Amino acid sequence: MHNNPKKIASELNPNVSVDCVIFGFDLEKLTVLVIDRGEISAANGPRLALPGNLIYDNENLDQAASRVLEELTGLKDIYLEQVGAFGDPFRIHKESDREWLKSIRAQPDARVITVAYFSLVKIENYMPHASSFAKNAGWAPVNEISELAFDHFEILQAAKEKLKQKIKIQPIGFNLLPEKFTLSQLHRLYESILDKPLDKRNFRRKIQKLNILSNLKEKQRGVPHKPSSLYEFNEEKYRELTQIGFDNFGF
Amino acid sequence: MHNNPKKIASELNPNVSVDCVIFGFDLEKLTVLVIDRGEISAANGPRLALPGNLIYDNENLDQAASRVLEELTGLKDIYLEQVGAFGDPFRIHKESDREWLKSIRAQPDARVITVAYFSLVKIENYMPHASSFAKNAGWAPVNEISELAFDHFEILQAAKEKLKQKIKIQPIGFNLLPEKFTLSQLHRLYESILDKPLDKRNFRRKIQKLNILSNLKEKQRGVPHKPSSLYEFNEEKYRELTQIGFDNFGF
DNA sequence: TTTGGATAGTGTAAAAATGACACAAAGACT
DNA sequence: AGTCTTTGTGTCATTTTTACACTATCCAAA
Repeated sequence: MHNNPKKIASELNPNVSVDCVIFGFDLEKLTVLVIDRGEISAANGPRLALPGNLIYDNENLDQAASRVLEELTGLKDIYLEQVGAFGDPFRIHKESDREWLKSIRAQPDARVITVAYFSLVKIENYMPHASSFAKNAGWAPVNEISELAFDHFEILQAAKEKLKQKIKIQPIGFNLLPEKFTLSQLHRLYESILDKPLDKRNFRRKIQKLNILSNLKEKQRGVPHKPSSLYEFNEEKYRELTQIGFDNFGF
Repeated sequence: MHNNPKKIASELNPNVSVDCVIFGFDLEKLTVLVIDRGEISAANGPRLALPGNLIYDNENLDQAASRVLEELTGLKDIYLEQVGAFGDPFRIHKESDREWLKSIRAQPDARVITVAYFSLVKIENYMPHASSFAKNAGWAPVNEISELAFDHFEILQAAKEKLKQKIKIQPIGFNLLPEKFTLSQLHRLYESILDKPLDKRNFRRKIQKLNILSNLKEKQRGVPHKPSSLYEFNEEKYRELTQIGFDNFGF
């Protein structure tokens, strides 16, 4: 099967998998897409796991991650960044895990190296119930997850940390918000990611100084309070900034 | 060989390798340990490569990196950090590369995922000429390297970037200096890593404020100019800092 | 022993960034 | 008309950053 030195292009590599930490933001808190593996392992390990799969020998790692993401959500051209590689020897050994792994076609006893990615999606663009593929996938608040199958909890922690660091350096948070958003929503997003309160006025001042937001001449509608102005991320201005070598958003 | 699902503990995994970017500092500039692959590929690709090897199925990734480092330099307990995973499909295909890979026992046509690490060593602790193992390894100034075999140049760039980010957050530079060092040496080290000049007085002020250096009551000897005080990294004070949650050295 | 060469070591003032803090304005709903 | 909820705004004190130049110390060579 996979032993032949001349591998067929479309063959799965039994030793390397990709797992995706897909972050969303429900305008209140940070969420992550998790998959319910069902009853199989109820007694034997957490049901919830991160989406992932073995890689094909004809794709690179980034492509594999994009594929996993697209297969699950149908979304393309999504912000995606590698977190790192994980893998203890023979970390898969429970009967339940074996069953699960068989279902994704890995050798049950193989040693698997996992390359983890995190991605940022606009939660509105993927509502699991609507998806035909994975009825068993769903958004879970990041802070309410206390365990995951395999080493996925560890991976989640690493992804959170990476996101935390990254957002201090690049304004990637916009990938988690609707096209039009309010400053308060952005504020809550940063607080969720950094996991600490940020002073409202200081936050707004700092963001505005970056000058990468366009204030749409439009207001929220239908909210039972003073409506907020809507903003848009201005990619053009952002590119100007990064070309100067700007790399610190300092939160 | 490697096809058997029940792998023998000590078997090499033909699909996953570890490469190490081993940084040193010659008190003038940042250096990297590179290996000269010899004449084999002189016409066909860069001779120089990063040290690396396939991993064994009974070790985890960090252990594999430590092993590679120790096999090459004899050094243990070295600062080591993962950079990430690399690997395009079938990236190895030149005859020369095949020869080289055979010499490290990989299947010539196999797809190899590389997990890259960077490590920081005190250059004094490894002088290649003295080593019995790799006569063909040597320190090369990072900035003078313009190509490397395989995707190693890309890996080197990523490692440099990671180091740059990391040193802004943790004072890991001490791993590259002798036990006793001068502030000027530390200054040059930071300039080398960040690849930009830093004002002398501002640098010294900033470092001193961190309060993680012990000023030894001892001076340089034998220098043809005013001798500098020697300092030592104070781990105890450093631990106090990190426990408070300090994570920004802000250069 | 004097002198020149080289690097060590030090302070200040202006500008910018940060952190702490409170109240009026706008719309929805009753 | 009144209440509820969230928006949106400014100032001041403190800290941090940046830019900048001269004297002190040791070695070596004259």
